[in-house]
Amino acid sequence: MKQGSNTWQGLYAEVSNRISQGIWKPGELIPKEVDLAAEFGCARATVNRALRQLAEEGFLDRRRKAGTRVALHPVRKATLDIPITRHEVEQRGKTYSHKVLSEKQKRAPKYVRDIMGEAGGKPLYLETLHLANDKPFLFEVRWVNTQAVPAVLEADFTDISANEWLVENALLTTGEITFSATNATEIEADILQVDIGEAIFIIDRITWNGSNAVTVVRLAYSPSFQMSTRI
Amino acid sequence: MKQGSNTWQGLYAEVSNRISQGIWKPGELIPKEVDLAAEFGCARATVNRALRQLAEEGFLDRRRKAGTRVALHPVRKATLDIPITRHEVEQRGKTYSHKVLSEKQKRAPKYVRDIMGEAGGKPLYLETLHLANDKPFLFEVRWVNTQAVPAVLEADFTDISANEWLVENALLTTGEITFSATNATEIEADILQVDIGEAIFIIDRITWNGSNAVTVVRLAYSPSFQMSTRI
DNA sequence: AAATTTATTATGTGCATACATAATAATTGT
DNA sequence: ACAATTATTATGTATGCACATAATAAATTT
Repeated sequence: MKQGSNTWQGLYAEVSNRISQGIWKPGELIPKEVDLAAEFGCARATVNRALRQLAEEGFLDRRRKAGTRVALHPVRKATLDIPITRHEVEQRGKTYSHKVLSEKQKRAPKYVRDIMGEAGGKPLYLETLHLANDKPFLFEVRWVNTQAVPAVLEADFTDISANEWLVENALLTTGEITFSATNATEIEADILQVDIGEAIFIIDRITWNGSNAVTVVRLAYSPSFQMSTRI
Repeated sequence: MKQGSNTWQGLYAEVSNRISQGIWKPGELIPKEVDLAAEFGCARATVNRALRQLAEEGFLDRRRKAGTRVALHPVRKATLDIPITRHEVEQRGKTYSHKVLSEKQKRAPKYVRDIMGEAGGKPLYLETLHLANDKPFLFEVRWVNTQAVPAVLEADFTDISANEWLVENALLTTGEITFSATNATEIEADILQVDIGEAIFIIDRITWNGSNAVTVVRLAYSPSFQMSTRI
């Protein structure tokens, strides 16, 4: 990759520098694509590629006719990878295992019905404990829409966790993730083997396939868990 | 946007559908760009644009010569917006204000020196309480490298918080963010007006400009805080 | 058989050109 | 003056072509 010359990466780097060195200041209008193309001796398409990338990452604001300017309030975008739990554990160099604590088809509580709709019928309720080196790592409480994924009723989650099974079989598309902190309830404390009241990192997740809510899940991480990313 | 026909968005949608409907299954090789271009009656560049986007979002795995296949373990990528705190509060429809609780230049503790290096000299230490509708929202503890950002010593943070000032004046570039949960210490409980031990959502953030650590900050959110995103 | 070299191939990128689109500026009509 | 219409303009996207690059497969040598 010869990013020194007139590649889009080269231009990307150059523009980044001009921003980070304050040559182009927040809010300032930068030259238009045609001019930059002339300055760098490349095609406008190449300039476009570089500037589009920077805009996507929140460093530039671009608007037709109005031109391109350095973002005034660069909304930092943190991209978090949400891997399947087994990978998450293995990536930390630990041995993964899991135990199904509960698995039954039953009527969902209201907050789940509100999401899945009554049509969801009797969803599958699953409690899974994920372990890292045989120590509790994550307690997962999950509801699966049996209407949307009938095959889930035949599945066996002793070898492959529901988490992993769904990723591979349910053709997930969109979703909503919420991060929060909560104090461990008595049940959670018991399962995760921590004291009642300890601060627990929570991820709530709803996954949709088209307009069907496929699964609603709540992940309670063992204390000391942290989620990291570079921006 | 006529995405019905041969635009890259149209192709993007079509490929998305084929994946989400299971026509193309996880791990499966999809037709090569030239063939898709022929099928959809568009240029290869257009196909490339669509597939690149899908790959960026984790739905496809692409490798030269090997071709393009549906991601086996679609690493879901959640993109979190990290706005400045004032916007975060205002977006929730509340009135923002802040109070500087402490501001002095002093020797940093080891964990901060390890990040900034001894060269950082005496950094500026700042404690700020951010309020939403006059109620504690976020307690911010910040170290600013005065070597990297000398102007910070002249700044007045009564009107504009350090958070906001730095975004606009320090030309931030890269950073590292860590999310975790912790029990409120006595000090935090006192400042956030919550009970000791309540679960608190924590964001630790280190920001670099080139190879200089500009600022190290710890954000302790008021309980009930949650961070949400769509994927 | 194993290791090295060479061909092949699908994606990655660049270029010149053309037209589309959205936002602004200028013009016109009332 | 004000509203509605009509240019103008910078970015957005599509096309056809060419060549670069990385990964694989095939051929060759040791």
